[in-house]
Amino acid sequence: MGGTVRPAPQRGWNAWFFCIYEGGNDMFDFSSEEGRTSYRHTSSHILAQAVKRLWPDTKLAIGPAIDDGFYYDFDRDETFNKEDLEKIEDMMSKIIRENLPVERFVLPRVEARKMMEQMNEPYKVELIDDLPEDAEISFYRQGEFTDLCAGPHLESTGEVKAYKLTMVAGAYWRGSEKNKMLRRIYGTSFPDKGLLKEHLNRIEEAKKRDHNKIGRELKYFTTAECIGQGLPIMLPKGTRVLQTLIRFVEDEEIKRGYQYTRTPFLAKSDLYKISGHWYHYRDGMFLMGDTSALERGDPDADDSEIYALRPMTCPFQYHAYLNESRSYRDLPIRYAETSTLFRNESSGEMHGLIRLRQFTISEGHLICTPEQLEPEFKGALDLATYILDSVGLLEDVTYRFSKWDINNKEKYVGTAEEWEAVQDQMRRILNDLGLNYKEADGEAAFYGPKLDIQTKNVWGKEDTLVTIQIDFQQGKLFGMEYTDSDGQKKYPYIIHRTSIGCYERTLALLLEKYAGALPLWMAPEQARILPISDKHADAAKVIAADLIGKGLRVEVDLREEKIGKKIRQAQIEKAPYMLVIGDKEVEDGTLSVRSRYEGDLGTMAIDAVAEMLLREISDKIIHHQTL
RNA sequence: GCCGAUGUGGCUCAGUGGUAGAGCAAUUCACUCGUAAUGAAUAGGUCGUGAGUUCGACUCUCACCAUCGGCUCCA
Repeated sequence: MGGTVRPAPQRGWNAWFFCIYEGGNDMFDFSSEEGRTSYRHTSSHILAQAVKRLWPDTKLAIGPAIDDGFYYDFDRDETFNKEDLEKIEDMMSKIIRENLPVERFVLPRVEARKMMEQMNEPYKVELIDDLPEDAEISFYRQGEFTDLCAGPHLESTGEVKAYKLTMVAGAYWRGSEKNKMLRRIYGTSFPDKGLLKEHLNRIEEAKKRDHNKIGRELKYFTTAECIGQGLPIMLPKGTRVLQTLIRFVEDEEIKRGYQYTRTPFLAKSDLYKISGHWYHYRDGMFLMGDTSALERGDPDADDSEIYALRPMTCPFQYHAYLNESRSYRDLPIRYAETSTLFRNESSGEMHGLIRLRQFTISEGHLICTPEQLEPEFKGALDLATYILDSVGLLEDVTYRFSKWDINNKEKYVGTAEEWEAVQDQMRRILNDLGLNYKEADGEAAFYGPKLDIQTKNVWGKEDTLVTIQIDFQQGKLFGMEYTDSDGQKKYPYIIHRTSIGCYERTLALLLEKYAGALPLWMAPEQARILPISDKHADAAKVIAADLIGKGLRVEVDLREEKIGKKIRQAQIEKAPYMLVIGDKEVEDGTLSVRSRYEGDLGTMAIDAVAEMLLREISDKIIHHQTL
């Protein structure tokens, strides 16, 4: 650290520390990516050191820094329970108090391997064996603990000021379910206790917005054990929102030149054999009929009478195209469908309304010539952007360019040349759009690369909201020719796309974003009329009928309760507007208006109330709502 | 599917090897009420399901189902 002057210590995000990495030391603060990574990386080494001190037989796997903290994977027969975590935390505190200096050193491959063998760390040996020829093999040592690690790290264990182990989970070695399941301990760390506490509080607050909790409490949906996992019952409130969203999306798509289809929910295996689903996606499908031969793996079995519920709409809509001979003059054809899909997800994967076995997607396929590919792709993205902006989710999304995995060719249809060519083409389009995206290998669909619009739920877990995919395979597989201007038969490109994604998932994310208080235009109940006493019930019913006639979603609270109680309940149930009616209002033909955001707005004429609400709805005004 | 946690009336939660309570909600009665909870009474649970251990299980064991978190997978 030759001659670097150490500034005065700072606290919080500006806390600085030196980090040791390849090539020397440098100073970073916690607000920098490098600073945070070093901080959490050293935290994970302290965790591993503590575990090794407590249970020396435990084998080490990997322990990186992640977005909000760090984890370390261990191979150990017993699970880590609550008491174990407490013991580990105590030992970590001790290691921090020991203020052990961290030291980096490099070994030639043979010696590195020998050292890890001597330390009886088979996972580390495997990691070394898989490092590229020319890689520098570095280790970090703190006290008696040495770990194979690329770094960077803090200068000393004493730099870690505040940390917390948050949970234990199973995780496959190297992320493959074919490998042994290891035991992963997650934690997080910060330069002071205040920041840690703030972070933990933020997580607690976020969980209060969990759609799975709020959506059930507010009666959007429910589930029943005897129906099954991933099969929610949408209650009237949830259904009203879905209906609102579906109408909005369908109307917008029709404006943009889409034609709607209604295709079957199931088909014979023959169809899926052509599309490739039978070979690339069968595990994800619900099959019907005699599947016993299939299960035995009998290659000569007759599976022509096996039906399957559709996991995707594509091959069905292709048959709409195939209904007549097509010319280049017909293209582009834009098919859309509000499509129910069925996927046999593994039992551990279902989550609220976010991962389901039956769901509804704003499906669509754009069938076009090579020249039309770019404008159609851009049009699809523009539509999705418009829709997501309208519901308020656009500000939360990131873009992912999902490519195939060249090392896993058997998962995909088509040749390497075709994949590389179409991916290059897609990259050009994305760059041309100036989209800020990150590339992801191995995330493509089996038939082509995708642009995924990603968002995060309250647990911080990323999910795909919308996807736009280029397919250069299925046109050919299905014989979807068109006659070009030169009289030649050609195969079209197909863009698979959604505009709002899966309606149930979008609803889930909306509930979380707005903590259950949806913007007026989407709210299942837009106003609740609250009579002061039952003397005003009849007038309330007449007004409700009037407002409902004007297109508003209105309910009346006719219970014999005090107005304070009715208001409290309407607030809790997230009614956007409360319309109080008593003697005064009946006499004047007015309503006393209360907004759940702004409180009492005073008395207004009934028509003025309707007009105000209708304007807020047509403008799709979004209130940013806290809990 | 794998690892771990959880499962008590509609909801939130107490509880103990000797066949269960509270608050909210519901129902009834009284009050006819002016911007976040009126009072009283009543009713409601084979303690997720099924086996097993036990004289006896909601409580112990096992299996299954569902919910939650993570892994894998994915819209």
